[in-house]
Amino acid sequence: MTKEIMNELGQTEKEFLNAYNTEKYNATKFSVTSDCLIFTVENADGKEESIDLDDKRLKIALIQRANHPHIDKWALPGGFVNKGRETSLEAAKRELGEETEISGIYLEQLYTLDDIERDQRDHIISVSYMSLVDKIEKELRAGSDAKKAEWFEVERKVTQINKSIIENGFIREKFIDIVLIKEDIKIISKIKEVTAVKNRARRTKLELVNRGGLAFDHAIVINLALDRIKNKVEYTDIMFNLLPEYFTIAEAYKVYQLTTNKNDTVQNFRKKFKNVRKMIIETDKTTKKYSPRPAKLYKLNIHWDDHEG
Amino acid sequence: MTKEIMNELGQTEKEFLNAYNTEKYNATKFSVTSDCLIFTVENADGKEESIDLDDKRLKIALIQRANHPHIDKWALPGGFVNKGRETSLEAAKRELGEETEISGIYLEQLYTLDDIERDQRDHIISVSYMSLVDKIEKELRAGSDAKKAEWFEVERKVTQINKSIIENGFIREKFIDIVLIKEDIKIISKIKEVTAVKNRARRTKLELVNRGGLAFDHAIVINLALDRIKNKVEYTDIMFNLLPEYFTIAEAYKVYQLTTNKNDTVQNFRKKFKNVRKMIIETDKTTKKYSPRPAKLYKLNIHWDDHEG
DNA sequence: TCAATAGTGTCTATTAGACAGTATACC
DNA sequence: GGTATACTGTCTAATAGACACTATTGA
Repeated sequence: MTKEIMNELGQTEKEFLNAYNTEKYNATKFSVTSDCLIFTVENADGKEESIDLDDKRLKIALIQRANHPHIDKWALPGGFVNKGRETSLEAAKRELGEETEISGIYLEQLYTLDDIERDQRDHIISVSYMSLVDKIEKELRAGSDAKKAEWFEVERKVTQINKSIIENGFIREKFIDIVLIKEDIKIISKIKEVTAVKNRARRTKLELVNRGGLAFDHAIVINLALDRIKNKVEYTDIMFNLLPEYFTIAEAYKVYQLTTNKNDTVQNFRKKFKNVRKMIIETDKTTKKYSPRPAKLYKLNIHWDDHEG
Repeated sequence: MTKEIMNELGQTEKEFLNAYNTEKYNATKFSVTSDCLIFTVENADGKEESIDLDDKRLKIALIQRANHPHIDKWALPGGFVNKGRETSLEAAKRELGEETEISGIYLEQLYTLDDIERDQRDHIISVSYMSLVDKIEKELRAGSDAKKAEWFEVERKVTQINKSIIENGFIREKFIDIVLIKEDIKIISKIKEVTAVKNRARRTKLELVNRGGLAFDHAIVINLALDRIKNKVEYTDIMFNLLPEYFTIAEAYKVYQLTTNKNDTVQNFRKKFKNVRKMIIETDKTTKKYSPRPAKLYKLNIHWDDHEG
């Protein structure tokens, strides 16, 4: 074991740890928050009634901040991580439990934001998690630090692309609007994606241009989440976290469209996900919700990627 | 603006920020480190001479720790992030500059590790960055906290897969060895990937089983990096960061093999990357290094994904 | 019968993968 | 000539994408 090895001060590991004073480095220590990007798909009006799939929207949960900074602005639900007592993932789960009624939903780490000026109080780090839930388990509650909690339609619009050629490369600026809508509230947060390519080096940076009604740098991480969802929908089964256990092909295709913004046909979608990838399987249930002819209800085939080992 | 909105204590934003005492929360604050996973491809013996592509290896830079904890063990180069003065990305660049001779290399955020027990000193968070460099710019230097810095061959071996069926799902355990070799030093770090699938919920967790000669939980993040490289090599141009500016098809194919572990043919590789994706373009240079017949040297076509906007 | 959506089949173009065959150098 | 690696072309199977066609119900 390493126990008997001495460091340059002649300390054993035990002596070193006893002498290690966690308070000593306080001026250099960070507060860490865990922020949740909770996505769902539901009707634009949030009600169950509509039988028109065109009413479906991709939505994200936001809370209205009850305190400074960015008081009254909308923000991702989240909170400080309790040092020594939980991980940021556990904090995210705790926050999810506080904001919503959930259990066993999809959750993955997304990105860590740590710009020096991102929070006016201090240099505070945010570890963000992305979560996908279906409508059964999505009652939102405002936590103690929030005035309200609401589902916002989320959409991304590229408003401008500038490309300038430089020696052995180019610089491309992509201006993106993150648009968030809940009834009469419309938030537009503007960000810029700068890709600089020179020789073999390619570097991409996301900058906040105008945060609009959205707190902190949350638009940046929403943009990252939309990218990641788009990618993962193509080669994993995450989209089925946005659907109920039993769903029609048309419903699944709508979620596919909302997350990828692709415009294929429902027939080809059926072939790809059912026949080729065998990602969904028929059940003996049907629904007449959308048409006179009953539509089969399908469910996720959890063994679809068994060949992966 | 929000300046005039009062919080529940009747404070304006300015009053709130003046009263915000960063010291007050010290017991709850984290030290944050930035750790670098620097990958390259070079000959097994680290020398330039060999003309046999089978001598090429994927390697990662490790330093030997000079202090507790994990003194004498090998670890990812990294260090504490200076609060208020730099981001973790800037800290990573600083560390890269300290450990190696680099400039303008590929660098992306990988993952944030924050298990409570991951560091014996305190609950310390690690934000890790993945970097790919080619051999021109890879002289390693040991930093102040390191006894040595070396390139280790890195390889991943799946040693066992257990799958047990549960109601409406299954649990799969995958035991993975992260093998690191530098001449007579051979480090084997054992981790376990547990995938639990029940109904629609799929959850994957990585656990350290036996860290071997590798410090902290660095095996976890090396495993994540190998996965991400493998994925990104398929649909981005990151692999060309592991190659010199001018390269032969055979060299590029070798890097493709080392990063993906796929066994296609060099002919099909040529067709895919040159003819179909147009990711590489011919130059007028040639080399006779590997064969009597001169091989054309190619370079990355930086405009290959122009249709993406 | 029609209307409306569900579902199947077919055609084409592209790509992946296997592999035969040709080319260009040095000996 | 032989040898070694570079490069081209061809065949097949799988997939993506467009879209015509059939099926099943209620009105």
